Amino acid sequence: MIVTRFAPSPTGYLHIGGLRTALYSFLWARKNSGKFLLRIEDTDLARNSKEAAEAILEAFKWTGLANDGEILYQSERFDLYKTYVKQLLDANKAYKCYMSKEELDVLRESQMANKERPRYDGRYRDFNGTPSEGVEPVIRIKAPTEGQISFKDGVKGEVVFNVKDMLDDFIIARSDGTPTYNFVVTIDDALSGITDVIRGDDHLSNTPKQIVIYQALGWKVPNFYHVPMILNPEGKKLSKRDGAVDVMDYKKEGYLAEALLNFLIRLGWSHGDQEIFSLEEMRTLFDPSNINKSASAYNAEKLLWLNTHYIKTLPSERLIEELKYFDVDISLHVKKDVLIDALRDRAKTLKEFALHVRQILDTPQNYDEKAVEKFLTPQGIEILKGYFEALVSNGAMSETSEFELFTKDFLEKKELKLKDLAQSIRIAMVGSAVSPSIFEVLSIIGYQEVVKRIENLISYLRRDYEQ
RNA sequence: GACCCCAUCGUCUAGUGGUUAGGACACCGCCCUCUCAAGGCGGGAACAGGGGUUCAAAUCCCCUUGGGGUCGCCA
Repeated sequence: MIVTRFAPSPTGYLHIGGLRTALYSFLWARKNSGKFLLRIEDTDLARNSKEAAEAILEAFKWTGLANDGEILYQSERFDLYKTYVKQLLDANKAYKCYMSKEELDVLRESQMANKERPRYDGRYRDFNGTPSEGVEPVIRIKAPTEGQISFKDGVKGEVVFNVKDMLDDFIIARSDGTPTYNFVVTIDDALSGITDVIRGDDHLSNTPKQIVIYQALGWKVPNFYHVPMILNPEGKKLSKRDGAVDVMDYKKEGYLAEALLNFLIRLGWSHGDQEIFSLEEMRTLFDPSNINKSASAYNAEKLLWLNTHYIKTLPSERLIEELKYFDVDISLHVKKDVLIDALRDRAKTLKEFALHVRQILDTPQNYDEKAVEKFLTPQGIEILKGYFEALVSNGAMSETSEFELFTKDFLEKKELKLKDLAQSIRIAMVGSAVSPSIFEVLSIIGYQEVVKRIENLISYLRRDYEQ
C-alpha cells in the first residue's frame, strides 16, 4: 500500500509550494487506494504557534484535500523520540558531544576561511575521558566516514552524495534533550509506514542524513520524490515579497479552490496537452514519475485564466454559495439565474463577480461623467425621455424577452437603432457605460426599479442643465 | 566558496534519435456586437553556447555559461 504524508511546520501560513506537494502526495495516495497522512512538525517550541497550526489546517480544509487518520503533532511525541535516541546511544551508534556552541563557531569559521564546507570534526566520537564542567552534551549520530550515499529519486533519478564532503556526525538531540528535525522526520515517517515521501527539493540534501538514520535503526528507506521549487516571475525563489504565497490569500482574492489546485498541478507536471483537470482526472492521471525536473516560475495570468474558466463552468448553486463569502447573497433573488448567466462570463474572480452583482442590484449613487457627456447629448436625452414615457404607458413586464421586444418595437417606431439608446439606459441602470446586455439587466432590476432609475437619471440631468 | 539539482517560445509545458519542434497563458490582428467582457478565426514567438557519438541529435556523452537549492543545538 502507498502511504504518503504532508508535514508542514507551523511557523506561518500554508504556502502554495507546500500546497502543491500536499496535492501531489494526496493524489498519489488516492490513485493507489493508499493513505495520505498529515503531521504537524512543531518541535521548535520557540518558533511554532498554535495559531499558525490552525491557520494551516484551515487553509488545508478550504482546498478540500482530506487527510486520513489522526493528525500527528510532533510536540506530543518527545518521549517517543527519546527512546530511539537512547536506543542508538546504547547500540553505540550515537554519542554525546561536549563541544560548546562557541567552539563550534570557531571551527566553522576556520573551515570557511579555508574554503571548506563547514562540518563537525568528530572530536567526541570516540571520547571516553571526563567531560568539561558545565557543558550539557548534544547527541550526535555516527555517520559513515567514507564512501557514498546514493538513492533513486523518483523525480531526479539517481542522486549520489560523497560522504566526505557532505556528511558529518550531525546532531539528533539538542543539549536540552529535544530531538532535531532530521531525526524526528525519519522516526515519524518510519513509524507511520510512509512508503513515498513527496516534498520540495530544498530537502534533497537532507535525504542522505535521513538515510543514515534509517540505516542506523535498521529500517527500510522509503521512495523519495523531490519536486522542484516554484519560482517568482523573475525566476527567483518565491517569497512573501512576491505577494500571494499564502493559500488563504487566494480565497480572499476570489479564487476557486479547484482553479488553484488545477494551476498547481500543472506547475511542474503535465499530461500531454491537457490544461483542465477535474479532481477526478487528477486522481486517475497523476503520476509523480512525470513530475518535471526543473523549477517553474509562478505565472499569475494562467491562474487567472483557469479561475475564469472554473467560474464559467461552476454550477449556479455553488456560485451562489461562494458569493456569500464576499457579502453578496442572491439566493432569494427572483432573477438569480438571469443574473448569474449575465455575469458568469465576465468575472475573472469571485470578488469581481460580487462587485458586478452589486453594480446591478444597487441603485447608482452617481454617474460616470465621461459617459454622461458622451451619450446623454440633447438628442440622447430626448430619446431616453421618449423611452421612459413609452415604458410607463406600457405597464409592467418581467422577462428579458419582454424588455427586448418592447424596446425593439419602440426603436422601430422612432426609426432608431439600439445603438442610439442602449448606452443611455445603461448609464441609468448602473451609472456607467459598462454592463452586461441591457435586456438582461432590465429584467434583473425589475420594472418598478427600472422606471425609477431612468427617472433618477432624467432628474439628475435636468438639475445639471439648470445650474 | 564547497556540495547537489536544473536548462524547449516572455511564462507553463509536449517531445524520450528521423516532427514543417505541438498545445496553453499572455501579446497582436480580424470577426461577432447595445458597452465591456466572453467566444470564433488567424499571427508573431523557443531547443543557452561549444565540442563529441551517430547516416541522423531538442533528445545520448563531455565542457562552458546561466539559474536554483543546501551547507544550524531551524524546519
